[in-house]
Amino acid sequence: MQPPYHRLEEFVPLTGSDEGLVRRFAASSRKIHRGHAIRREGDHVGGIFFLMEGWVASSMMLREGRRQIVKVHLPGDMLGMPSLSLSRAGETLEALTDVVVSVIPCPALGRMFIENPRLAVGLFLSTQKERVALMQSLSWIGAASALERLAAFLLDLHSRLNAAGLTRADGFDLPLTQQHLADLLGITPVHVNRTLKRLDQAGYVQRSRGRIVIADLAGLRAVAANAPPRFADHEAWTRLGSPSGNHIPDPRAG
Amino acid sequence: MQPPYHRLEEFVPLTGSDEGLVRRFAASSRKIHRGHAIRREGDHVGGIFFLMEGWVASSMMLREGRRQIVKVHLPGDMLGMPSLSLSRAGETLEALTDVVVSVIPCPALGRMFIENPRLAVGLFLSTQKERVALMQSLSWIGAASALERLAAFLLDLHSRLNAAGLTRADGFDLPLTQQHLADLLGITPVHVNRTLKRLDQAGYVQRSRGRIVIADLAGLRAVAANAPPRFADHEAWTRLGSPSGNHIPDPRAG
DNA sequence: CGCGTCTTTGAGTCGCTTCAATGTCTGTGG
DNA sequence: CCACAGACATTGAAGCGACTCAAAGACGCG
Repeated sequence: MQPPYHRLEEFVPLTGSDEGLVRRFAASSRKIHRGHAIRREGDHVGGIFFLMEGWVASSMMLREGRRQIVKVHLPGDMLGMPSLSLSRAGETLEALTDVVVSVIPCPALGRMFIENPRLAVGLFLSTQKERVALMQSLSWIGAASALERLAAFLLDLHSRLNAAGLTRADGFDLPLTQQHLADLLGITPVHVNRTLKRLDQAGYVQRSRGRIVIADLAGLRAVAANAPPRFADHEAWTRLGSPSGNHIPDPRAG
Repeated sequence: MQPPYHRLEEFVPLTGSDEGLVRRFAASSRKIHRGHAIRREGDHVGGIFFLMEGWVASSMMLREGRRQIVKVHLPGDMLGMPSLSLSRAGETLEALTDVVVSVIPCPALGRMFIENPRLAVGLFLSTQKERVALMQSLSWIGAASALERLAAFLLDLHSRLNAAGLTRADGFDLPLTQQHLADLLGITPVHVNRTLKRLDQAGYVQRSRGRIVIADLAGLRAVAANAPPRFADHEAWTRLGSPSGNHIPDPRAG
């Protein structure tokens, strides 16, 4: 199966040699079973992870029991990057399904900044996009009701799954328990259940054993009532002066 | 006055020529008066800003009226970076006091990735640190009470002001209205007031016309009950293989 | 079939919101 | 020097959304 590179080239065009570089990391891939941790808060930071298959939740613990899921990662995402700025990992990466990740060690990252500025810029912009996503989450959780948050999450998930080519018939399998959703949305599991029920009974979604079907996309958007940000794609890269990197010509120029 | 470079060299040692580069941007500085916007949601993204003096709030609008303040910036911070990944600015940058910012245009950023990988790595790690801060905020707002959030914010502010050398006698001027605090913490202005009153009457802080004094640091920490993350400083840089950039020797090696 | 995990539902409570009014400060002009 | 306006802070009372506690139902797995 073709590894999910759509996130890598969303801001920067990939050359053949770029792909070769990335493919080398894919060789060092690790499998982790559902429910297990890829890395825990406080663990040593040896690198970052590229998610090849499966879903991952990255979360932070608060006092006793309370935890906040910060992001649900899909195939193609880079995991554990924020912890690069910490002396010990600040987030727990939990496999929500069986997953395959490839490891990118720290020194390889450092080398990339010198040898391949193009990819470095891509990674940099990708991180900024993640920051925007975090700011969005913060806004929802800070200023929206439980119904709005849940609707917004389902919509976000749906669009990201589409981008990765992982939806079938406007529906998708949701491998999160209601406890997970609660930790993600900042509400209790009980209230997740009631809120899901409301969305279901109002005809916006249909649920059947872990599978979600968006029955009324426009209606759901009206509930969430937030315009998703428009990303810049390669436009951002050209805005930065298209730093081509190690003298490889821009493949888009020809 | 010495420009606040402490955030620039927190992860990467600055060489003399680095400082020269940065100082050139300082020349193109702009003054903005309190209450005015540096950049609005939807504006053209021409670059990023380096905050020389004053406080800035970056916020996102939700539906009519509701807004979420995502971060309060202090001197030394870089502003508006997330919007690099968007075709139009996704955040509003509002001056909370009279401020001075210098502009770093997009092409200059792109050039830096080629000509000065060292600074690029520093900026990259700095962005990861901001991401961790965002994840922290998300956790507080999602899983903590109003009292805990407020305590955590005041503590965070206090420690960042200390790092910038901007506190006097364990106190600081807080140029935020209670409306600002409300938009930041995700509660109503009315409840901000009641919560501040509780912190005051319990002896944790003292308030007097916009000035905050931390009266009981340990007590306030116990209320917030969150361990701040330990950042990696130059450790992260060495972990990445210390990419020195354009053949300038590592000043820390000698 | 039986066990554990997850989901669903009900009833009572609490934190925060909403609405509304009063109090306080600051700057401005007469 | 005082009167006034506007913005901000403070306080009260009532209501609602989400929480807590608790129990029963459904599913998946050995």
